[in-house]
Amino acid sequence: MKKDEQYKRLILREIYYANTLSATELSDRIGKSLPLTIRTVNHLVKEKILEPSGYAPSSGGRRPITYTINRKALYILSVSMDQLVTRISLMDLTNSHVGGIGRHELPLKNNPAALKVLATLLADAVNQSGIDRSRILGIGIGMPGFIDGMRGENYSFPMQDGTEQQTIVEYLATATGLPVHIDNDSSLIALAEYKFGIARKAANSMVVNIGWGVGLGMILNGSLFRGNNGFAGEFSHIPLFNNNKLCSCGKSGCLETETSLLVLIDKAVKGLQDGKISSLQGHFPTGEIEKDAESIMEAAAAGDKFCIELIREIGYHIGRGVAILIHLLNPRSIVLSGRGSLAGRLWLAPVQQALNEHCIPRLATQTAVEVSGLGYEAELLGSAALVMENYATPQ
Amino acid sequence: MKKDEQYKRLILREIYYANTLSATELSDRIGKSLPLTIRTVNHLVKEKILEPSGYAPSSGGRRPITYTINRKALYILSVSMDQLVTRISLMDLTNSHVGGIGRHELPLKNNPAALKVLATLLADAVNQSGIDRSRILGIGIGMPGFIDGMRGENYSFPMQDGTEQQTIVEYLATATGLPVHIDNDSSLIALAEYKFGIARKAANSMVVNIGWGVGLGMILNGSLFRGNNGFAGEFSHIPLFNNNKLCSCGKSGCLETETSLLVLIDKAVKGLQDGKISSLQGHFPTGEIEKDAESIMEAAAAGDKFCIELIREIGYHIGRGVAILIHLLNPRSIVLSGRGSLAGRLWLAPVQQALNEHCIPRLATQTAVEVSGLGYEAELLGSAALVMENYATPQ
DNA sequence: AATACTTCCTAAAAAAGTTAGAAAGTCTTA
DNA sequence: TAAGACTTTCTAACTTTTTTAGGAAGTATT
Repeated sequence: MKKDEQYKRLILREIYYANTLSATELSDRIGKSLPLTIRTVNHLVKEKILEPSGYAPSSGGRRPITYTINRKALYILSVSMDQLVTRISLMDLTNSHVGGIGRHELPLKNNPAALKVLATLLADAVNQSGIDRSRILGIGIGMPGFIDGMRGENYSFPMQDGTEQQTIVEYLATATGLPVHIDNDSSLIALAEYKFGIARKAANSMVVNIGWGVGLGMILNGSLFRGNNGFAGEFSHIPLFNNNKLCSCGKSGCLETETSLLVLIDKAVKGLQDGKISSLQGHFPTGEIEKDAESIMEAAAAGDKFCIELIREIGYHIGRGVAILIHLLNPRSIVLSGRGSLAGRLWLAPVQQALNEHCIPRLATQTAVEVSGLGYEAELLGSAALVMENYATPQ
Repeated sequence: MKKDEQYKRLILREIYYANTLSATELSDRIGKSLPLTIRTVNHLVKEKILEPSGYAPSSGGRRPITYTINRKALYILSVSMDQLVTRISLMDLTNSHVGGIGRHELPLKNNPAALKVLATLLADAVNQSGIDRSRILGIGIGMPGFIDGMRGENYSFPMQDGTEQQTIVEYLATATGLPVHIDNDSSLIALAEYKFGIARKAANSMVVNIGWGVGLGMILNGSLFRGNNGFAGEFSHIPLFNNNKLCSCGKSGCLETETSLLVLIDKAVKGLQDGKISSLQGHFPTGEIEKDAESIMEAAAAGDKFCIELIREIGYHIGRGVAILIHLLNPRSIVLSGRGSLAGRLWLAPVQQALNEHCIPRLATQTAVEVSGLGYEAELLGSAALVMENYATPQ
């Protein structure tokens, strides 16, 4: 790639993350000299990709001109998948959904047709948007499972029948005519929290994705850590309990057997059967896990004692796992994110309690535990950021 | 610092790690252009710091000139401390001990005079070497405890009475007139294994330091990971056991309560008291823990069943901890290093056994478990590398 | 032994970075 | 309120570094 194109991309990425920046700030962040930066910014303004947005307040000298991204110029197709539902949204570079979020039922388990379906969904989304392909930077997809982002494969859910020559990424790229990038859902949530959420600027942060399982995305030394094969963050299967509960991975006692929204629903069902009193009674369970999980978390937030107690139990178990993270990685912050963050700060007390009991005090005091404000939006933001990261990274 | 000085240091560092390199290789590694690299190398040759060492075998073209470091030009003072013993060695830049390794008893626990003693030991070592201070790049010190290398403090063993204004590093620097750098012993062992040992080129590697405790140094994305406050790697205090054994940290069930050379000695003593048969009988325990630990490991290596069984037990427990590391960080390799590596490959089977039982197979197969060949030498090498890292890092 | 093909090294041209100073502002003090 | 001191942004001249093209010194193949 030509160098000036490379610099343009770096500048675009920085403004994408920061919303509005001056030339001096840009020069600092991309590590290039001011004259070169200004020249490139001027090119981008001439191409209508950037636009001046007035003057920043002076810090004691001449006021700098600031720049923002022209939101009609470029777009990213952002995709978030779980085992049942796939969400698709075309986003501009100010993180707005251009035409709403599409929601599609697409089971991944033992579904060799999944990839074909996904490809049509993506192509449709692009076509229906009416936006020219040349103005879409790429497609970013977050999905559960063991993902090798470099190769572009999902080892847990192949989504094909196994006879094909093409990887998931290759298939989708040829089907859509756009660059495609995939990564693990929890990793992308961590990326979103680091770039746009509560972990902004926390160069060492652990993002716990409380959902149908318990995922972990790690920000280490200011970048997403993926491990040697892209498999880092298998938080949910560390052996922590002597509960003899068989886990989906074949072992027993995994963290996941005691902590996930599925466990939350299970516990609620059993508790009600045992005669516990709760505002859930009458309309629970519905059988739709999305609704059921939300009901419990909303009831807890509204003060339902039974539901609060359930969250306490699970939160405490998560905290035991988090204690291990803190010992090993000494992070600046722990962020609770994903679907489960709907229950908000109800998680904090039980998690903190576990840390008090299981962490060396000197370590525990160095780490803040926080709840995401991005919530269910996080993964779509992370998918978009994934595209931008790849767009701006020299090949 | 002037730029050409900076480039010289980068080049010196690369040759220090690789022993001998050609101009092209150097250019690649320091990320500078070939003309600039060659010019700087020529300067270094003129200053007698580098010297040409013949031609490298051609890979299909003109044979490149290779360069090595003149071993009489520059030196590093390398220090390795544990709670009882401090070792000091002046090393040249080919990792040879210039005048042997000095061994000094220096207890760190509740010893506010320790720093003063250390300062004289260091000054003596420099003076007795007869080498001019200007030719010593600096002093690197590995020590146990919570170390903040940036600030230059040891929070576990202050080594002063607490009324001083100067940090450990500041005190030693003024006392010796040389740049001083400190870091955690396990971190430095990891650095040594990564730069000179079996983990060479393994950009994601976990180095377990089996000694009087169980330390962990982590190489992540090709560099030593220290966490947000320099406290990362507190492997020994993750809660893994329901054994009700009180740990020095105040909690119970820590990994350290079941795995360390101290535990090994304890178990041997108890086993012999219970009438177990072993070649240790008669000359064990001596009360000197260094000797006792060595006796057990040597007996095991010589085939003593009782000692092998002890190592199996402890190795299995270490393996349970390592399983957690693998789940979280998906490393390329696990290296068993430190004092305990004297028992060599006897560790491998029990550790691997624990991994088979506690790891998801897909993850376990991605990680190799290996024993260090550096052994007790590792920490001194790491201390030297610490100096070189700081020497070549732009301020 | 001659030709094709690599790779290392060097010299000239192009690109990027540095530096000094002008422009445009803020803040303090008389 | 006005003048002067001080900051910071931005620009133009100069310096450093990188890139490119080509010559030198090898290896492998025919």
